[in-house]
Order: sequence, then C-alpha cells, then structure tokens
Amino acid sequence: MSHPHFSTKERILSAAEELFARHGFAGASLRAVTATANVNLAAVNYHFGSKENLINEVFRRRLDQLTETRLNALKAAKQRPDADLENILVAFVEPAFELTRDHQGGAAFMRVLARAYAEHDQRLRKFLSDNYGHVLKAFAQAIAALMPELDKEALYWRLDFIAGALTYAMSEFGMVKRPSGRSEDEHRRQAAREFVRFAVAGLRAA
Amino acid sequence: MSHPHFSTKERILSAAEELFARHGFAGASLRAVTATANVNLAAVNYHFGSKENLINEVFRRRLDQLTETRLNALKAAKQRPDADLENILVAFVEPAFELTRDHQGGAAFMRVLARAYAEHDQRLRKFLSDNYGHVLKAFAQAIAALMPELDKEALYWRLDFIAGALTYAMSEFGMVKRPSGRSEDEHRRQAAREFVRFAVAGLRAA
DNA sequence: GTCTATAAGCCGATAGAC
DNA sequence: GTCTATCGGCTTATAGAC
Repeated sequence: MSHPHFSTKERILSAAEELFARHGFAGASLRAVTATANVNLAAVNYHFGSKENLINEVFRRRLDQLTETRLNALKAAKQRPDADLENILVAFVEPAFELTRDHQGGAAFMRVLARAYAEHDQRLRKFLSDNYGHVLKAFAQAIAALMPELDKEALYWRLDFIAGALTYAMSEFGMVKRPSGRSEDEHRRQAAREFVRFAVAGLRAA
Repeated sequence: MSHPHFSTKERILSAAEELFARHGFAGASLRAVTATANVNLAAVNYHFGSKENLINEVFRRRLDQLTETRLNALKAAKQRPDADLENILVAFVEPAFELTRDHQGGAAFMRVLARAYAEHDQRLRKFLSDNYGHVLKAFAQAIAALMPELDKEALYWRLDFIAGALTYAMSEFGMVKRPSGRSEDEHRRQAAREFVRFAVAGLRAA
C-alpha cells in the first residue's frame, strides 16, 4: 500500500474523484481508477457494487459535509438582525470555495460537480435532487424572503444564472494560473468576494 | 435512406450532436451515432477520419455561423452612437438563443457546448480557442471600452461568471418545461431578456 | 478483504470487395 | 461512397482460490 493511512475504500473514492474530474464518468474506467488507487480491480465491485454506485458515493462523500456547512452558515446568517442578501450568498458560496483548500481532492470534486451539471443523466440527477435538493430550496426561500418585491419567476431565472456561474467558476478554479505574487489563499478569498458581489448585483437588477 | 434530403455527412453530424449532448463524447459510441444516422459504421471514418475529428466538426458546423452572427451584431451595436452595455450583451446572447429556434439540433448543440465547457480536455480546448477565441476577445474589448473605470481583473472575473451562467442557462434551455400558456418563442425572448438584465447588473456591480 | 483469471461484450479503426 | 467482416484492445462484472 502506498498510502497506509487511508483505507482501500477511501483511496478508490479519491482516485475516482480525480479521474472523473479529468476524463468524465464514461471516460474514466474502473481499471484506471484502481490502478491510480493502487488497489485490485475487483475491489471496486466488492466495496461499491457497480460503477454507477461508485459515482454516487463520490458525490455523497463531499456533499454530506458541504451541505451541513452550508445549512449551518445559512442558519447563522438568518439569525443576524441585520441579515442581508450578501450574508445569505456568502453562506452558500464560501463553503464551496473552502472545499478547494484541502489539497486532497476538493478542487477536483468541484470539477466533478460541473460535469454532473452538464450531464443531463436522469439517474444521477435524481440522486442529487433526492439527497441534496432541500439545500437549494432553503437558500431560495431565504433569498425570496429578503426580496419580497421581486416576482417569483424573475427570482428563479436569476438563481439559475447564479448556480451556473458558480458551478463553472468553481470548476475553472485551481486550473487557471493565479496572478503571481499572490498567495493561493488570498486568490481564493478574492474570487469568493468577487463572486458574491456579482451575484448580489445580479439579483438586485432593476 | 430515411432522410433523403440530407447527405450522409450531415446526418452523421446531426446524430453525433444529439448523442454527444445526451451521453457525452466518451459516452456516445460511433456505433450508436451511425445507427441513429442510419449509415454504415465505416462511413464515419471515411468522412471524418476519426472520432476526435468528428467532435471538432460538430462544433465547427454551428460555431462558424454563430460567430459570424455575433460579430455582425457586435459591429452594428458599436456603430450606434448611444451604444451601451446592454446592446453589446444582446449582440452576444441573442444569437445563441436564436440557435435553439430551429428544431434541427440547435438546442442539442448548446448542451454539447456545456459539455465542452465542463471538459478540460486540452485538445478540445485548443481547437475551440484557436478557432473561436477571437470572438470572446472582441466582446471583452467592447465591454472594457464602455467600462473604463472598472479594473481589468474585476472585469475578467465578471465575464467569466457571465460565460458560465450563459452556458448553463442555454444547456438547460429547452429541457425544462416552460410555464404553460406561453409560446415557445415568447419563453425564449423572456429568457434572453432576463439574462441580459442579470448580466448587465452583474457587470455594473458596485 | 484481496487476489487471479476469465467471461461476455463493446470499442475505434481498417482492409478490401463492390 | 458504401458495404461486410474483422482485428486488437478495451470495458464492466463475476467466479472462485486464498
């Protein structure tokens, strides 16, 4: 074993995450995954049953934690007496940028998420909507409560645009070279700040 | 032949477009493509040489025309003495929405484009940037000229967000059910209008 | 839990007849 | 330009030894 601290299962998940990000779900074979993870080919079926289920578990591992962080941040933001749009958006956006900090696959996961977004595969979408749809709903409600004058249809258009912008921005993140002379952490903070400013302005469009 | 009006080459392109949109580049096999197009398997290699080149040609067929329409619209917008941000964005956005009008694959193509966006494949990106990079550059310059007070870095962030939002919005377009009692055309116009309003506000963020 | 070996089938690409 | 047939290689998944 080349990574004695991680179980076979975890190493398969990490290798799958990295390869799905790079080559897509269909483009990354289980053979490539198990070779990268330094485990036997049969291990993936033993631990996950099938490739489709492995894909689901790649999402579950990160989204469970991301979801919890986001909902906690949303709750905290709503409790502030002066809560505004920016607070709500920060609660949604910052945990995602934060995920790209650990150098153990968070950035790769964001690219996987962008792939899932582009995939219109019904089974994958059902899995994501069944398990994580309530998070988007909670944020949409919090934003709607702060913008009672905006009609529902316009709000949904704008939330859709914001979701698309964030997904693609996050998936590019870490792949484009940052301006030299700036730390990776400062670059990340800057990106989150720019994004929230952009999204707030878009939501408030005349 | 089931579509006597279209050449074998065109039918392969249309089938590939549809299947790439649905299953991705790796997920759609040449066998599936040729079966859908009702042509022989060997025809794809005869006409396109390889799968990779077929992918490129799927892009070329639509982007050559989209590019021309956009650049003409940009030129017309810039010539107006009262040209503003909205005019420029309309010149970029409307031709894309317009492409989803014909029921011959334009909407599918937009989903293919979203896939390409999510793919970070170097060869595909090089092909797109070599052949169509100048269009984005022309629009970026036109916008920059109208926003001299905005620093370059902030501008690039915002253009990136807008590109992501548009890509995603276009790829969802035609897949989500529109409000009943509204014509498809009206729905499309509404979407373009909402998008431009959102993007202009985002660009002008304080 | 991890391994080897293999089943059963799909893949892209091509050779060569018509 | 279109066809059949096929090559060599890859795929997911599993059976069964250890």
